[in-house]
Amino acid sequence: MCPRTSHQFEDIRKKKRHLILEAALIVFTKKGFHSASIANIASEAGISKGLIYNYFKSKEDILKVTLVGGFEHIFKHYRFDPENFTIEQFGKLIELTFDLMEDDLSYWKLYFSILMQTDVMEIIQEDLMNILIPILDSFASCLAKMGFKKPQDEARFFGALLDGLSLNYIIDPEHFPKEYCINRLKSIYNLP
Amino acid sequence: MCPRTSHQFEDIRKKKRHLILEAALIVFTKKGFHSASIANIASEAGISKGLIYNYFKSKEDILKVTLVGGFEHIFKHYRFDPENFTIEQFGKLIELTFDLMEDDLSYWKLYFSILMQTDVMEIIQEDLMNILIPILDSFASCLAKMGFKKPQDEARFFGALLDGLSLNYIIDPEHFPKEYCINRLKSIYNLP
Amino acid sequence: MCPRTSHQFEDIRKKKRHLILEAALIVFTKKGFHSASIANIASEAGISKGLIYNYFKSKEDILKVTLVGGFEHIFKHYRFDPENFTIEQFGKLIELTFDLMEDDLSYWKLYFSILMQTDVMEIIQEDLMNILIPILDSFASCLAKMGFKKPQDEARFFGALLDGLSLNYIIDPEHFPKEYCINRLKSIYNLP
Amino acid sequence: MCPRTSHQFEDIRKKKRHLILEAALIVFTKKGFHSASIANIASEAGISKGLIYNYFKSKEDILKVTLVGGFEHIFKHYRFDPENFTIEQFGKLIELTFDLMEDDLSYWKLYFSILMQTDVMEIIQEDLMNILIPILDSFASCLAKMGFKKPQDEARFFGALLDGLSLNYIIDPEHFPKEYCINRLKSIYNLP
DNA sequence: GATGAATGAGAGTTCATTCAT
DNA sequence: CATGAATGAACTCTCATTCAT
Repeated sequence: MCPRTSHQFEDIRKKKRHLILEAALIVFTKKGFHSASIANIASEAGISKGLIYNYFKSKEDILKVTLVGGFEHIFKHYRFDPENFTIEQFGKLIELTFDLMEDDLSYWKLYFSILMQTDVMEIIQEDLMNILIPILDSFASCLAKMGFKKPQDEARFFGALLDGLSLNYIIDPEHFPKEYCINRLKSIYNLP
Repeated sequence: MCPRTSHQFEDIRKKKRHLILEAALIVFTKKGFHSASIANIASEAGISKGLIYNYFKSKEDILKVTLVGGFEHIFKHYRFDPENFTIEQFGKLIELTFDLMEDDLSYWKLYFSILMQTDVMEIIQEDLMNILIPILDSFASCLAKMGFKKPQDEARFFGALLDGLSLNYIIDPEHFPKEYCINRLKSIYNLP
Repeated sequence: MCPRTSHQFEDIRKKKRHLILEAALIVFTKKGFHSASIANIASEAGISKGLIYNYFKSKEDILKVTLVGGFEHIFKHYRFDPENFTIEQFGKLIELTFDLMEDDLSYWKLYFSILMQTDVMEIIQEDLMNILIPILDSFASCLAKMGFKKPQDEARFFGALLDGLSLNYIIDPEHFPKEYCINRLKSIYNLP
Repeated sequence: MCPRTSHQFEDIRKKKRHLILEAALIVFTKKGFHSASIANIASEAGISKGLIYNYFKSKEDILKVTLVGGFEHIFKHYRFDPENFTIEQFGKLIELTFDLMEDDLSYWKLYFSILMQTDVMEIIQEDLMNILIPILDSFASCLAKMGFKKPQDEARFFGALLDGLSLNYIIDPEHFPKEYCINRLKSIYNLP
């Protein structure tokens, strides 16, 4: 008889939006961006195709929100203060990377699958770079303190190593020599 | 005009099949799997759409054959003889990796773009593993000679590093500090 | 908050209905019938989509009511009294036609765009004819006074001229030689 | 057993293309551009939706071809030689207009329905103008010979009159005083 | 073996309409 | 009376696949 209050509507929207994003993550991860259809996502979320467009303006939009939101969630752990940088923090960071992957394996699968689809990369490149650049910068300034002559290059190098290890871990977590790799990486940077 | 007195049909078939695969590789690497159409491949090969189905049973079938063939082409350079192993060869291998990527950038993009799609991977995983395992093995025995205590683990570690560097290079070849990374990687393994 | 003690519901209904029609006219003339959405109309009226269906049974229904109302609005200027007919009035009428078009260009575009769609026309034809026939009649009796032997035919002829000029003016108002055509038309009928 | 000859294919394409255009004309005329769907056209032509895109690249394309082709067909009768222009030709032209309409009533209905849909006009305006401008020009130069001070404006005026008469004739051919209007128009231009 | 016209399923997207609240 | 989330059918368009020739 009465209209819903605007608070009720907000609540519905927030929950439904989250539901769709979760479904999208699952489907994108399983099928990749192009093979995943809006129908797949809708069916995974248990709603109609049409409703998705009440919450997102396009398939690309869903991808962006999924990825950028996830990136932010993941990478906020990585930003650390260059002022008070210690060797210990560096070691922690390497361990943290693998911990994160253990917690959110499917997220990471998606991110890597996206990274490797060049056309998809084009869609999110800008948003992604806005997140990554400050991290690489804070990274670089730490590496400068550690004595590296070209901290920017070293930051990219280190990032690439982490990517490679992560990727291999994700593809086959059971057989990957995680402990060995963590220690090996630490030894390269003379970490305890 | 039409029904020709038939001899050497087999030969014609083999050549046509090869022609199609070459065309498919070009188109797949240029456009990616999903955006490449059978019409594109047919036109690149200079034949009709219909004829393709005389040689392959589906678009996926073409992809599988293309991918596995490509893997073989690329990875045959990586298997080297542990008997006659030298430090120089190891250094060469690192350079070779980046050279290969430079030569066949779009190749690699294709492979990476396919690699992480769960469903596609399932299709080619077995074929892929048959190629990769001997490489990792030949690798491990080299590393054993270099004095590594756990050569199998070190082989996976090194492979992961190469993956990470490759991936980052492919994503953004222009800005990637390629020379720096090659030298840095060499220095880690004490290579000249 | 919700169920209000009810009085003068009728009054509210009438005002709301009018509000919706005004919004619909604005949106229809701006976007055309097919490109205008119920959401657009609702938003223009500052109400919810759902509420519109409390007052009209469909989008077509809104269009019909809008169109017929608009015709009445526009054509009421055209009926003039044969008793007190003067040559001046005739001249005024020609000028009035172009003035109306200038004032309500988007109105006219809408009407013309709808007019020739067979199925839509069938819906409003009767209503339209009820408005047009008396106009043609009042017209004819004026023309009879001016000495035309077949005033009914001349009325249709004159109406057709006005239609043609209007149509061409609406299609391309900037380049249409409006003043020339007004004077030319007047000269045909020997008007000052 | 043998592939069709390219002549056979050409023949099929020409016929099918024509079939689709005829169907499109019918459907566009009945429903208007926006309300007409590709499915409608396909079903009218007795073919699948998909096939239409084998012959036309979009719905807009179909519209353009339908209209421009029709315009060319119709208007080629109108171009006459300004060098050898005679009063008789002018009179013929008026009669010709009505004859053409009698022959191809449904064509004309479409053209007028299109002319009145402003958004559709935007699609074809350029193509249409390319056809109309030379006609109006050849017209204007005739009118100049007849002594009109502003032949360009007079050409547009005369064109508008023809439009208006045509439009009224098309809407209701049975009751329209065709003969009266032809003679009336001739008398305006002092034609025999 | 070879052709390309033809199909049909499905893609992303829009939107009039319904309905629980 | 009023809301907007939700549906579902329809939209334009694409394309892997089939098939008569």
